[in-house]
Amino acid sequence: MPELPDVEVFRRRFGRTSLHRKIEAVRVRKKRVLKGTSASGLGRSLKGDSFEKTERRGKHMFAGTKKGTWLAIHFGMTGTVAHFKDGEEEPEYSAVVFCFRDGTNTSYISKRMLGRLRVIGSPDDFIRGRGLGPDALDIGKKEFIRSLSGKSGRVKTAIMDQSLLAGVGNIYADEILFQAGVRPDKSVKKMGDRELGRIYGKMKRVLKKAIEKKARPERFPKSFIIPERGKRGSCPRCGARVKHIRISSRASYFCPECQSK
DNA sequence: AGTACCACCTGACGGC
DNA sequence: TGCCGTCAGGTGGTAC
Repeated sequence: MPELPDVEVFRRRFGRTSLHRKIEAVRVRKKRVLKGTSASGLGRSLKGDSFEKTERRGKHMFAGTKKGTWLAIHFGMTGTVAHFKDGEEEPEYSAVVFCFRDGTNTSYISKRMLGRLRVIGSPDDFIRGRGLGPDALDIGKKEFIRSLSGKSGRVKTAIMDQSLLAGVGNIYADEILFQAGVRPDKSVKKMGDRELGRIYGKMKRVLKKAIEKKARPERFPKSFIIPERGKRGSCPRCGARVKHIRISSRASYFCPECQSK
């Protein structure tokens, strides 16, 4: 699930449910998701403290505490955030549970355990250290064009490159290119500023709309192709059978009629 | 240097 | 029904 819109939804959920509450305990259910810290270390870092703010860069979420500790949370392919009260059942696949003094709890859920949670110095240091590009919702048009133009390789791979811009993943890349009318396997070298600029505009629109719809495909506009991925979907614009190819061993769906440019 | 691909995990689903 | 193979929206490391 978690690309930029999903992570933004998680961040807002975390913000609504998990700030300004004293952390009473941290229960680590899956040690594997911890990176650079241990269960007891994480507990020592957070117990008695409280989360006060959240940030996001691309698909990474950050939570900062009153004492100045920061957590970096990455969701892998199957992560999410859930909130529950004492006495309610802990969500399935909870990897780390933050238990608050007010009787509520927040779970970092990771089914496939491809996500990671770590203690970091600051979001800026972390972002720099990993070479993350600007957030896809913050990047300016000129910067977008500059960083993409001249790249060798295919356009879908390029807009998913987190060092160029952070936040676009496999399915939203497909949606953006569908809205722009560009084949995902088109070579970036064959594209001019004008075409890149169109992709930029569609990217913003798609990501904002997805956030507005809480990243839930069943609520997406009829004009979106995302709900058609998977078996035998048809193009929402022209009705043609959606085509399935692999790009860098990732599933890609597009309309062979509308995306022929 | 820049791209492309596999490994990492577990669960869900389609086909036989 | 049940088993098995395949695939899944993530990234890091490695091999060209």
